[in-house]
Amino acid sequence: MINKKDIDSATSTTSTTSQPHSSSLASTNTQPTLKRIAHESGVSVTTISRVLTGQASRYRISKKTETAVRKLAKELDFVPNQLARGLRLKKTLTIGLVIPDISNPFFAGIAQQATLGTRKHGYSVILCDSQDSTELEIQSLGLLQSRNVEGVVLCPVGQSTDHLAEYVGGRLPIVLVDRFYPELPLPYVSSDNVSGAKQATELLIENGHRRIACLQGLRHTSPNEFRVRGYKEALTKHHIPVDETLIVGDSFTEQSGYIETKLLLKTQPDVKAILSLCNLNALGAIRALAEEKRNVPEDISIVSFDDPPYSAYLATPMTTVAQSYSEMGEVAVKLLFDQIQSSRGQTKGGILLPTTLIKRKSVKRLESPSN
Amino acid sequence: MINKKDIDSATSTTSTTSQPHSSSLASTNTQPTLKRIAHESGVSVTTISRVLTGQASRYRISKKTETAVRKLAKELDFVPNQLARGLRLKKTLTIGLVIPDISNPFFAGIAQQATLGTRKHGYSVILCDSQDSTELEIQSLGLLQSRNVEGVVLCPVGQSTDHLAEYVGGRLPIVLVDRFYPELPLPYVSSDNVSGAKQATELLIENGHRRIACLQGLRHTSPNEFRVRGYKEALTKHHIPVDETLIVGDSFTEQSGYIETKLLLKTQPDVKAILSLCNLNALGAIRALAEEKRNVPEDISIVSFDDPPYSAYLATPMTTVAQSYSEMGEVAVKLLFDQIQSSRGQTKGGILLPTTLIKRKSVKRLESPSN
DNA sequence: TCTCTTAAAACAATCGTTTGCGCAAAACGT
DNA sequence: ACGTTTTGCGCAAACGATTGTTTTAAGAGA
Repeated sequence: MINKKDIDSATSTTSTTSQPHSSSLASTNTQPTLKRIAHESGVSVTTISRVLTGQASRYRISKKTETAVRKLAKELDFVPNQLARGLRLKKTLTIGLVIPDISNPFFAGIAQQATLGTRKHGYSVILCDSQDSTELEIQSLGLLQSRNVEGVVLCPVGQSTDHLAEYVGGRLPIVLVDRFYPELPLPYVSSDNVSGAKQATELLIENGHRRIACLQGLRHTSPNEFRVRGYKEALTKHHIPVDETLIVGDSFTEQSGYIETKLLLKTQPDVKAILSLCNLNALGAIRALAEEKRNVPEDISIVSFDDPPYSAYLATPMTTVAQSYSEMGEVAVKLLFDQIQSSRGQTKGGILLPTTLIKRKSVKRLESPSN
Repeated sequence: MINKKDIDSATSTTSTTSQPHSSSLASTNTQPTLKRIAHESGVSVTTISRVLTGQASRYRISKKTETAVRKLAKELDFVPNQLARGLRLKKTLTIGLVIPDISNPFFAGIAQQATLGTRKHGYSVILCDSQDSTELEIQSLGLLQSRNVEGVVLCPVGQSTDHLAEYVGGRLPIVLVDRFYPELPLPYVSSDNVSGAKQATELLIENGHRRIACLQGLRHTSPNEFRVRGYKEALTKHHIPVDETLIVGDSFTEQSGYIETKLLLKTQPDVKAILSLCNLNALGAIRALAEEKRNVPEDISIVSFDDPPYSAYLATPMTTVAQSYSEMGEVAVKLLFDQIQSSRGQTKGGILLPTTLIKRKSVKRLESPSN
């Protein structure tokens, strides 16, 4: 074997002197390892590990050894290799975050809070952008598992649920954000979309509107379905018949908002109010209205979901239903760590965050109710 | 030892039948490992590894064994443990991404492209939000190293460079995005800020403006300094004296834009044009102008840096200097992988992406040049 | 002086992969 | 029938950290 004894005595004497061999150390290019510190200090890898993980007293390491090891570790800028650690401990201190589109301010906000919250727990996050593709979402989930993440925060693309069923058992802790599946018992955090939409609709009704169009987004996703439900509930509550031809659109995009609004203006000229279920739809609607020379709110009133930072600066400051995406990210992380830490089964339920109606200038009071 | 022979014959016979032992397998809760597959199939861990890494022919594994192993691996949904792999190979297929504020659409766009580009190389990204804090940035960099990332894309907070100096050698490949330090020889990708600002300023000049205020952002960061330089160059080129009292502001925030504009309107009533060096500043300026009942562009013209998606929908569609943040993210990743793959030293230079001036309606042509 | 306790630290196995080397059996040549 | 090559695959040592179990040395007691 190696003449460990030699190294041992040689280094232990020099290490007690105040002359650090930093010159020779600094030259080595790789990250220092326990083994390296062991060589330098003359004690075993085991001891180093125990000192550096705070188990010195539990294993009766002498004060002298402890301080010596600590000092050397600091000198060498030792940082434990998380790969090796994770392998041994089966704890990677990492979670996954899967987002349909990180460039969307709504999701970016969630991502930010999730990142920050995660760091507080000493964890890191691996980010995956699923590009609104279920296939990429599946791929991402697999990738995250191969990297041994301890949990994942997922904003699912939304329309297929099959690939998610396997996580119900709790094999890998997972929490859904924004979009979820009522029939799938996975924990989730979302906004109270029905209440939000209902409030927004009622605001329009209270201002004398009765012919209210609904510009919807991607169907069969929970946010869309619940918002439509809230819209209908408000109408029904105020004894206004639901007219299905006023519920149009099929995508959370600017383009969809534009096209549907154009069409609406032609086919339903008596519509004096629009409830937009997404900020991008609203942007499209604004473009269409401008083209058709309709003023907001004089000619037509709008209320939109989501409250992006520029809402107040639009041609007509927009009345919106704000979702607290920062809270959403925060709560999601909290829920996830509840699961990770108390490894007893998955939380079944979901959490619905309240929305807040922000009144600006895009709603006009109708003196004599139309229709 | 274990009676491997027994297992061997037992499993190899059943595995050739069409009856998969999936029932007993599916019940095990943990990820399958090479060892497990080895037990099930009766061949050694070594062989499995070789088959699954595509080295079958190189090591003369028989076709029969190969297909059997492949089949079993698929049945068990085997995914190699990236931790173990990374440890052994010293390749983690991971890069770090450090961003000052992921909720800022500009950075979110960069992050998206970086994520997507990275995935194309089969890599994942660990995301860190530095919250515009140098301390968090340092912490993040350390964390990423302990996780053995192979490189990092960094949007530095920007004002201190000391902690970055150690990366110059190329110990850990790194590329700077957006903000960089001319004196620090680290590769970077940024916009051609001086040219962009110059163009924008010249547009104003060509429209007859001579008293042009400059709403700047965080000083001593490269984007800000270069934009101011571009502004001055344009002025000088057209023989307009630079008036330092027209260069105001100190932060890339909405609030700064608001306050400085308010002040400006009071102290410099003859200013008829504003060059805003950041979209948030512009938003603040708009708010201030609205409060003071100044119309854009009738009373005052604005050109802003950055082209967020809503630019066209503002009260007055904004003329902007667009930076291609998607390209920025893309190029950054490309540069990083150049370094990672060809492990010969760091690229020294930087890349400046062209900006494009998008003309909308926020600039008014002055018939008789003021002043 | 010799045994027994206890303090202090080292051994060695382990986590899941990869890989240089080596070894058996089969195929081949004579 | 007996070397020799080829084929097919396994052994064991890494990678860097953690931890149950041992070992060593020193001090206490008789």
